[in-house]
Amino acid sequence: MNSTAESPRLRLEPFKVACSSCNLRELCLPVGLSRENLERLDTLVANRRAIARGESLFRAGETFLSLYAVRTGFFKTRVSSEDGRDQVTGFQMAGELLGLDGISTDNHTCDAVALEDSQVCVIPYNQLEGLSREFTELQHQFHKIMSREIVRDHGVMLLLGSMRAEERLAAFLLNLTQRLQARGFSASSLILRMTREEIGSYLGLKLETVSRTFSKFQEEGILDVKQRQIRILAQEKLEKLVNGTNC
Amino acid sequence: MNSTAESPRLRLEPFKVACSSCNLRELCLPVGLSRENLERLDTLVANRRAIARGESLFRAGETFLSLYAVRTGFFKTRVSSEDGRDQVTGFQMAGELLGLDGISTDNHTCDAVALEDSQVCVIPYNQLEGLSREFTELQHQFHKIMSREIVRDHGVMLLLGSMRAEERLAAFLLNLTQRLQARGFSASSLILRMTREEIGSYLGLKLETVSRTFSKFQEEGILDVKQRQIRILAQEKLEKLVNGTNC
DNA sequence: GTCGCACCTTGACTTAGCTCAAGCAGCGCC
DNA sequence: GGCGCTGCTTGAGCTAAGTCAAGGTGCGAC
Repeated sequence: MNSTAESPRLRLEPFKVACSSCNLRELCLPVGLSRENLERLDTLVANRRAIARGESLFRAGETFLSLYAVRTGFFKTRVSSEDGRDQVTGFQMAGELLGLDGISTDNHTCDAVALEDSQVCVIPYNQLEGLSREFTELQHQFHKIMSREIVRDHGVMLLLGSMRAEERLAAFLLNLTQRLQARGFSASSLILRMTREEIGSYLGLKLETVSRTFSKFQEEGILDVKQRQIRILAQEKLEKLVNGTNC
Repeated sequence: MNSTAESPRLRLEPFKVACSSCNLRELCLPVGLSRENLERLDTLVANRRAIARGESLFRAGETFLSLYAVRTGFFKTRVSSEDGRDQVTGFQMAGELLGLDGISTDNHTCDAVALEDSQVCVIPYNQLEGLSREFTELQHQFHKIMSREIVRDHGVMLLLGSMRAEERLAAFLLNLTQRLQARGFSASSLILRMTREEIGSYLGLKLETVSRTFSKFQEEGILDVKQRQIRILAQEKLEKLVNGTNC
């Protein structure tokens, strides 16, 4: 959990990292890169940064210089409207990229906040552009990652635009477990890193509705909910909720 | 309106186009390109395709090969869930790119449907990758366009997740007029290209709610609504609706 | 240990937007 | 010129989710 407590060095000076020896390389930017090109990527992605729980990695309005790959930990991204309403736009875990929104205007347009003590790899954007002009696989993988974010966003729009509360929460849980499973975690048991309010913001619901829906799932034997510890008892029922024409 | 009726040739064989002489070049992919590089882009973007109103340019599941730039006309993009619910994810007008979602899996993930008779420029994706490895400005502009789409999607999430019906419709109208204005059209008068149902799908509302909200705006003297012809009488009130903490 | 705080749950009531239904408007077509 | 169709408007009643409020739970700090 609290990795900075175990290695306080992290806070003081960033240390060297290498994509080529990273166990996330099959999920992250380096997908599809040859051994040789991986080593060239190492020269670019040379620093890590530690972000304590509750701190932000970047904020809307700041100058955009780098992308960040989550190494360990968990983030949320959040956009705000002029009048202070805000909307959680995503939750990012190990191997996922942060900061793509900044390319459009050379300024970040959202806040990225660590939900637990976390580390990110710093990817200087202009260097990434340079290197991806040199080898196709990196360029292609980078484009895929951006495109995947667009596809994900469209999925969230579908959820926000047309699903009921139960369907939204079911979709959210299935999405989380699927991503956790891809990282070697259990498909049926998870610890939520975010509050009910943050889940609600992401799903377009109030925290009370999120809480009630968790309780309902528990009553129906779909979940075992103990605060943020969730066990999925009937995955098929969640899937049916998301797919089925149950109106 | 009906350009294919005026030039039936369009349907039969695509004809040559040139970015370098296109009046949309300051809004579209070529932004920032030098004269010389513009001419190289011409060799890539060599075909147009005409799409009749109601027809689709591509559909979810089809193999992704090209991006498309809207030359004339108007499109909607739409994602569908397994159970047939669908969600309009955007409306695209001249100079805007279609198909970015396809890069992630080499398959299109949404449908793009023409809302009026339209023409698009075909941009073969692998050639675009090739050319953008050769010149920085093209690469950079392409990345900006993808990033802008992500930022736009986040804005729609904010709208869907936290705004009331009136605020959603106000934001929608302001966004449309802003984009039309950038293309030389009036900022206060527009003809909607989509039905109430399509607007509703985009905004996460039912068509009746969209209709009622139009009527309400008319009663309040904010709009003059005659079917799809809209005149904005009090832009500042729309802006206030979108920004103001009016809860 | 217990105090304080942030987070979560649950109940009672309200409401924005949905559903269902009826009728109207515009327009292409024979 | 009337027919049929698609899209739009409006009304009446319903309901999912929001609001407000009260209490419970777990955990870190002193």
